[in-house]
Amino acid sequence: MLMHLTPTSLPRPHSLSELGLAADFDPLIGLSEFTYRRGSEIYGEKEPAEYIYQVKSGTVRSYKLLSDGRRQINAFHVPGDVFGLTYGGNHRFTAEAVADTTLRLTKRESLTAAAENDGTLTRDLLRMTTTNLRHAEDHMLLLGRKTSMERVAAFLIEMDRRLTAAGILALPMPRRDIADYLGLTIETVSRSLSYLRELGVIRFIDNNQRHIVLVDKQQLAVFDRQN
Amino acid sequence: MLMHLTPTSLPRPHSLSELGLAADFDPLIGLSEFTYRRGSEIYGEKEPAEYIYQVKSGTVRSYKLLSDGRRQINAFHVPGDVFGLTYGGNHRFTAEAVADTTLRLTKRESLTAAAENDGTLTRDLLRMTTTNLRHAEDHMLLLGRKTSMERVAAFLIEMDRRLTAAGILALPMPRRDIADYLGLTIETVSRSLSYLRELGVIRFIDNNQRHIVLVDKQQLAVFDRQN
DNA sequence: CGGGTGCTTGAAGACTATCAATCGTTGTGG
DNA sequence: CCACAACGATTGATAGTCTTCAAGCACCCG
Repeated sequence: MLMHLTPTSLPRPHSLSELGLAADFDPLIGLSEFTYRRGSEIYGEKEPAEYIYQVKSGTVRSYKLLSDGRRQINAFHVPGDVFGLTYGGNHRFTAEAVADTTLRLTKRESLTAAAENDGTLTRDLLRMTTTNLRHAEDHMLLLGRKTSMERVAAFLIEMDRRLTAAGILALPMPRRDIADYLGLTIETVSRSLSYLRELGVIRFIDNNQRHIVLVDKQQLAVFDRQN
Repeated sequence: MLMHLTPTSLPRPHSLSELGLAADFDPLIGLSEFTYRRGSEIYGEKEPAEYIYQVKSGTVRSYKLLSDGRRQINAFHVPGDVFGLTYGGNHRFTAEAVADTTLRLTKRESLTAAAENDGTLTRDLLRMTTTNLRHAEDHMLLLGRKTSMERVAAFLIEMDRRLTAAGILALPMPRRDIADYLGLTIETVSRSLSYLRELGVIRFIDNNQRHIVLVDKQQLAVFDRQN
C-alpha cells in the first residue's frame, strides 16, 4: 500500500512532487520562495487566495478570530506541509509566521487551471483536502470532549510525531499559540506541562524552559488514550 | 457565479445530480434506497466504507467516541445531504439514524472507480469534501472558543438555515445529541434554551416542548455575532 | 544593567458539569 | 380506559475544572 503523504504529517523537507503534485507538473507552476519574519502575516482571512504555500523552514499558524479577540488556531504548519488551499476563492483563515519562515509559493490560479485538465492533480488536491478534514475531525473531538491534560498530552504527541528529531521535541510556538490551538489559556497549558514534568513524563532540557522538551511517549499516551 | 450546492447546507430534497454528481453518471451508480429505524446504526467507525449516502428523509448523526463514552457529534445530516464520503477506505465516524430515516445508497467503489476517468466527478468529490472541511473549521472555533450561549445560538441559526420551513424550526434530535454536538451537557443546553425563551428570542410552540421552536433570527444572531 | 517579554505559580472567581428531583408526555398493560 | 412505568426535558443545588487576576521569575536585548 502506498504511504500517505499528507500536508500535516510529513517528515521534512519535501518537494512538491513528493507531496503528490505530479513532478512533470512543476514547470507549469511559477515556483518562488519567500521568507517571512516571525509574527508577520502571510495572508488574512477572507482575502482572495492568490497562492498556495509549502513550508520550507519555520512554522506557520493558521487561525480564526472572534470580534472580541478570542482566537482559535486550527493548525500549525511545519516544514513539508502544504497550506493555503481553498476550493473557494478566499482564504478562510489568517496565516502568520510563528518563527522566521521560508515558504515556496505557487500561483493558485495556475494550479486550479491545470487541475481542470489534469485528473491526477485534482485527485491530489482531494487527498490533501481530505487530510486537512481528518485533522479537523480529530481536533473537534479534542476541543469538544477532552480535558486540559488530555489536550496537552495529545498536542505533545502530535508535535512529537510531526517534528521530533531524536526524541527531543523543540516546540517552535509560544504558550499562547498552544493555548489557542487547544482551546485553553496559557496558564492552564503551563500548569498541565508542569504537572507532566512533576510526574516525570516530560522534561525541559534547556535553562530557558520554553522550547525544548523531552518526552516519554509511553507514559504520555496514557494521558490521551486515543478514544 | 455558480451557487454552491453543498452536502451540509442544501434546501431539500435534491437529486444526486443536483448535488453536482453528473446526471449522466447516474446509470453507473447502483442507486438503491434503504430505511433505518430511529437509533439504528448506518455504519461504524473504522468499518470499511462500502457505500456513500444521501438523506432522502429523516436525520442522521455522525460521531466519534472516547473509550469512556464521551461523544463528539461532528455533524447532523438532513434531507439532501450527502455523507459517508471518505478518501481512505474506512469510515472515520459512526453514523446513526436520529429519527426514522430513508437513505439513497451508492456503492462507493463504483464512484471512486468512475472518478478515475472522470475529472468532473473528482472535482465534485473535492467540492463536497471542501464543504465538510469548512463546516469542521467553523465548528472548531465554536468548540474551542465560544460560550455555551453562543454555541446554542449558533446551533439554532445553523439548523434554522438548514431545515426551517416558515420560520418554524422542528429539531429532530434530542437534547443529548445537541449537547454532544456543541461540546456541552444536556442541562447546559436546556438552560441556554430556557434563557433564550425568557428573553423572548425563541418560543416553544407545542405542549411537548421538545421539538418545535420559533426563532427570532435578528435577536438570536446577537448571541452569536459570527466573529 | 534595566526594561520587556514570555513562562510559571498562586489565589480567587466564573462558567459549566454533576448530582438530584420534578414535570410532562408517551406508551403499555391490567 | 386509566394507572403507571419509562423517557426526555427542565430546574435547582452543589461541585469542579478551567479562567481570570496577579505576582514573581528567567532570559534576552539594547
